Amino acid sequence: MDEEDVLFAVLVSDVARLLRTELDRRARGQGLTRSQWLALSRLARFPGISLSALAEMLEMEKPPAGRLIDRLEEGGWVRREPDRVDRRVKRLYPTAEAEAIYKKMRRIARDTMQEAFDGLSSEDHDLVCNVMASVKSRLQEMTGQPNGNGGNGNGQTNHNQRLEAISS
Amino acid sequence: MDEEDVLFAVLVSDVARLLRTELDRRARGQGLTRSQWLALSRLARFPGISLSALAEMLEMEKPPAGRLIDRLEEGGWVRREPDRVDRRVKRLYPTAEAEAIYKKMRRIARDTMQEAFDGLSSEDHDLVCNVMASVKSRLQEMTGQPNGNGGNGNGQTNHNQRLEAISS
DNA sequence: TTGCATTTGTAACCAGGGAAACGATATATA
DNA sequence: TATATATCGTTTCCCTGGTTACAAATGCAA
Repeated sequence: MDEEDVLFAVLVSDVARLLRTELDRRARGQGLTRSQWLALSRLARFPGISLSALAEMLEMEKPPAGRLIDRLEEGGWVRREPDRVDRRVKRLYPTAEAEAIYKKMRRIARDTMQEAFDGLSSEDHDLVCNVMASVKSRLQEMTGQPNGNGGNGNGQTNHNQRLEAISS
Repeated sequence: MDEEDVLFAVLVSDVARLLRTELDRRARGQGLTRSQWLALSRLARFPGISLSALAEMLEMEKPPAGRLIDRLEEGGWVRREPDRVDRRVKRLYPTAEAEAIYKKMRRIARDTMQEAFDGLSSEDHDLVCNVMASVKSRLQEMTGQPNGNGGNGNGQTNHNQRLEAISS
């Protein structure tokens, strides 16, 4: 029954979409969306990061990352500062309000995930995460994207890198 | 380490995004995107379906579904026909070219998924699918969306319904 | 030093999703 | 019958992502 392979793709898309919708719904009162606090969490951990580096860390292209920063700047969460030595780069810094808000957002995300995982054993949880991570790295090879060992030179996988950024 | 809950959300989003990117990349020559052939597969299975019913089947809101149909109509894959008795509804029919193309798209999707799953045991595959399905239905409860038993009255779960539609 | 390649950030297009609002139509109810 | 409610499809506006193209700036090499 080879249609089951397609089923997985549908399930992943559905869960991702529902997750995004639910997180955005719960976070609406805070004035930040899910993508925005993800970006803010990196900025809090790496203040002064460049747009290109942030885009690579968020695993997205530079144009979407730039628009993300546009909206964060309009909201007063981020400011761009020109680099002194390299006049191409603009360094990104979170504002004072950013710190409190993104911590609140992370709490919202954690609560949401725990509700979504209600009744799931931690063994199953870990196994699913491992499978997802291996599927992800295989997809990254297929897509031709750097899958973790390209950007920093050490042996860390990319999702570990991102987890560290989230843990801040 | 409760950040692992957030990690799962990040992994799901990443896999969904990579999947979408890779499928769209492989299907680019066909002139159809992944979302479009998903819609076409439903149309082929349920010709004459209304936009509202299609949106519910695709688990999306009516405006995005309408835009999807707009693009399919522009491409000549779908035509809208006014209903005779209810002048509000417009029934959707796939054109002749639609049938061949969406079958080709499904083959592309199947191959892509098999590559992404390379080396994964079928037990792990099934377990992951079951976990994803349960997380999905829990998220649907949280979001307040109908999770399968709302639209048609029988006891079928929604993702089974969709799998059947895919298998066409 | 001059010239070319690379990097940085941005702009302009596209597709995929959601929320709110609205007119037209249909249906149920008083 | 007349009014209220519900449904269908659409429009408008938003955020998120990708691709392509580009100017500005840097760095390297001839």
